[in-house]
Amino acid sequence: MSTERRTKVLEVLKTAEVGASLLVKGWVRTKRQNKNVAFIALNDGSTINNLQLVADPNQIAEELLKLVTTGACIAAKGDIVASQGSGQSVEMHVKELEILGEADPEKYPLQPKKHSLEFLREIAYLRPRTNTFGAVYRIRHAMIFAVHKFFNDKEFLNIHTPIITASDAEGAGETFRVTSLDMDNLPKNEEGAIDYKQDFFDKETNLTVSGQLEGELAAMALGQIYTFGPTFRAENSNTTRHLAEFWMIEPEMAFFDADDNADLAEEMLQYLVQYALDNCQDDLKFLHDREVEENKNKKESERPELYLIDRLKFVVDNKFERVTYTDAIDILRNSKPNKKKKFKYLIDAWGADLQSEHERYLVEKHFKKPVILSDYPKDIKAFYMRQNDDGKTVAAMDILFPGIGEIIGGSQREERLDKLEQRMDEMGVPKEELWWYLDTRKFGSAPHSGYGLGFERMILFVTGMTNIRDVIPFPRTPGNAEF
RNA sequence: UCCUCUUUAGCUCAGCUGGUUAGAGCAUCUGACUGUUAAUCAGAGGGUCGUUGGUUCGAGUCCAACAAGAGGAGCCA
Repeated sequence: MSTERRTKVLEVLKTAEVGASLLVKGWVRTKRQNKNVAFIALNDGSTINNLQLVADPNQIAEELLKLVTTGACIAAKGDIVASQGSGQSVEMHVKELEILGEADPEKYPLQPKKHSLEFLREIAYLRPRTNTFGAVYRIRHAMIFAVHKFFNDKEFLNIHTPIITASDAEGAGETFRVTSLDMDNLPKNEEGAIDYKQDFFDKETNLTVSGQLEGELAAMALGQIYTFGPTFRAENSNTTRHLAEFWMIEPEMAFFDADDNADLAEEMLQYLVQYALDNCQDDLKFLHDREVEENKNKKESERPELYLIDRLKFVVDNKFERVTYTDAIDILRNSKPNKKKKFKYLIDAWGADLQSEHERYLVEKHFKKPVILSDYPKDIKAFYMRQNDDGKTVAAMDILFPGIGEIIGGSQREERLDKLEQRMDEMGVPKEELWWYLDTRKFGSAPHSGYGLGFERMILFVTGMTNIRDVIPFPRTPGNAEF
């Protein structure tokens, strides 16, 4: 039986005709049994919905049914019939049953009951078998696909930028070292320092913290490109929105100015959310209902104003608020929490970096919608951002989402060689190491822009999950690289 | 890295000001039940109270260190 063609549960529930004889395979969620009938809820990951198998204990051997326990993998052959029960429209009357993999109910960690997300994190190798994580991973896949579709439809080229890089000058945080040297017996040079000339690449290398600089090179030839790859930051960050290994989408467009850049970013975010609404209805409904349930016992003031699906609809239906850093400072300075000294960091002067409490105020209290903040002071932003004519600000852009904070960071890039070199000197960025980057400003330089979208932060928003470790299958955080 | 909180059964938790046999719900197992929906009902098993050290006649309970986890901050996507 196990070699015959199986029908996926999704297909059975969507299209199977009553009367069809089919083979299904999957994992047992629950079994309810009495003398006359056994009900098995079967899930195979193709959908969040289970197929109900109905087995007659007089027809199926008792020792077989005994092994049908939560977590076991089984194959079942039978007829599709209209269900007598009310929880489902069709079910399968089992004629043949095969146990593919047993699961000792005394030891199997996943029980047919609610588990905390913290506990499931400890058994991340089994959590895809839960409704919540199944839904999250199916949505995650849909978003990966939608990212490629969005850019492909716009004739962007996907570029694979290197994962191992030699430049440490991107200024995007601490890096993980890549080496093939024997760590217990490091070669030394005449000065007594480690001799990287003997390392695999003849120099110090590390895992990429961003594909942007290489992406710019590609955009300076191909026009419109995007990267979608893993990114590594060795920061000791312990928060609900940081990972040491995460995925980032970085489009880079020749001839785009800062406004074009913001337009594209907004269009992309709305496209992705709309794609989820159109294609992940069952999973979103489950996560939506889960959120409603979770908030049932909370005080009204602590409940979200909108639940998941309504939040998603709100984002596609409303233009993002666009505001400059300078205007944002004015809003914050005159805000209630600032006047009443409720902010931990009070806003008094132009030039201060915005803390997350300020970003949250702007997004969640003042505008109550996604906000595109632009034109930050040059001193708090990266060297490659284009200097504005005022001499104080750069054409930077951050997109802030409710509940998440910064989801996108981007800018128009400095395409003028003299201005770029001047900023590198001022900020202590080694020009020698980035000679190739500077060369693009010598040979056919062009105005261009780009941004980076933190993929997992996007998934946080689309799924309504609140901890970034729950939207990537195997999270990498300080002190944690299990599985 | 800093601040706060948490750690008691497989899971989620209760255990008041230290006092002798450590509790509940769910899960598991056994039994009952002619179609269930995280089924229901009855019963049973299950714990060196995170680790180490200290205070005390006596520590799950108080103190210290360490560890793990969570939330917030910083760094950012």
